[in-house]
Amino acid sequence: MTSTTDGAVPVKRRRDRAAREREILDAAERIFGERGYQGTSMDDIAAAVGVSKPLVYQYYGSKDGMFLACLSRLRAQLLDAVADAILAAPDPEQAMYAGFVAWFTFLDEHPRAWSVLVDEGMLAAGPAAQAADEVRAEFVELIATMVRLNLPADHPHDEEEIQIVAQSISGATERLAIWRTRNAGTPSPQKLATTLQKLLWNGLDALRG
Amino acid sequence: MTSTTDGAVPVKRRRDRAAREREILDAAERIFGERGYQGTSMDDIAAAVGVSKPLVYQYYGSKDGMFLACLSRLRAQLLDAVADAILAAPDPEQAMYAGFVAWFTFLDEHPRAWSVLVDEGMLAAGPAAQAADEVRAEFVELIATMVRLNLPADHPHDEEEIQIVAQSISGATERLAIWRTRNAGTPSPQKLATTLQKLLWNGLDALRG
DNA sequence: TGGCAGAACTTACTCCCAGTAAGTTACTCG
DNA sequence: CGAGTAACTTACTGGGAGTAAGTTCTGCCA
Repeated sequence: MTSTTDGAVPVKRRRDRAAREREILDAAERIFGERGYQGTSMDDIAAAVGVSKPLVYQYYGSKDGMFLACLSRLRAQLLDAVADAILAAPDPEQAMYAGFVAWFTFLDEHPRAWSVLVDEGMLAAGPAAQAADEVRAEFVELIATMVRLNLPADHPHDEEEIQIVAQSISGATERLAIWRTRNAGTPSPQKLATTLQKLLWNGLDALRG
Repeated sequence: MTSTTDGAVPVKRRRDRAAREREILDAAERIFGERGYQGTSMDDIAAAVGVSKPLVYQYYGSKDGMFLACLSRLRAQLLDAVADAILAAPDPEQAMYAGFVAWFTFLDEHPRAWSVLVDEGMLAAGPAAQAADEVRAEFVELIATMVRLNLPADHPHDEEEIQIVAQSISGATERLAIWRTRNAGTPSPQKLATTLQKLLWNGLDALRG
């Protein structure tokens, strides 16, 4: 079927692996975001790209693997947004506030992203659970770093305590993000950030004792 | 095959609805706890009770419904444990500490329960999501009540702020519970409670301003 | 130019599991 | 006893995850 004169292409062409992987990942992110984890089938994703299911399996291994790849990329973007906001702030107190605002704003502006993050709990079981934890761990580490910055340098840190605090803050912000989207008249990112700030700032003081 | 002299019974007998429902619920709770949501099939549950699958569907409607019923009962037990601890405490500060300790201790002592609670995120989609939120809402309300007790009675409460704080605390404790079980050498309930106490107590002060 | 190695891709399945239609058996009350 | 109803079953459908085995394209070297 190699047409001689017809410039009108053989529409579907083979592409190299990296390009296909990206194409599949983009489609998966969109569809997971629209229909959720349960509502999305691997056939849907394959069809959206115009490719067969086994190819998707070849590249991403399993449905969990596919989802995890989306999650991982979205988390990285979210982490960047928050880290940028923190780094741009003039002092730790404002950095904390800016970080919270960036978090909630990002989720506002990327509704598909939150949808995927909300479904993160879907990976509660299996080996994917551990992988999902590792993806989240970067965030917890960022928070832990922020916390350490607020402790006097000479004071011996209680690492365990710092981990507890970081996990708590991470859990609190995730729950707020979910709560927010499930209720109509929810507070603005600024209001949420202000409240968290008030709640936590003094509390962090107490840890220095 | 109705044997004449054999006292060895027709082992399986019909039971009235309430009894069967309880029996099924108990089995479901156990199996969900052992294998997780994904790893459990409705046939497994039916087989464990020695009953056919449609009966389970007749009583609980769907797999989500079945899971939700387990979740709901476990949450109620957890809520009781925490509420009891809070009520037994002599003052708000100790009540808060006692509540945290009770939370983590309960999850320690009921490994099946945590397993189900961890999988709560599984219900991220569908109508079950809202039902799951409602189950959790009782907890958030308990926390909100605790928070209000710490605000001066004459001061006009910012209800929105209270909700934010309550959601945060609920999210933090859930995340800590999950984190705890996924890591070997985790802190004791007392250590966790102490840290949360230090972190939040001063913060709640700040809300009074 | 031919032909070959390997990568990209497909067809055509299997198996498992949620959910259901339609019927059967046991209990209860007149 | 018989009629009505509640408890329960058999036997199925449909859909989606995952796979075995093959087919076609493409770049490369003689």
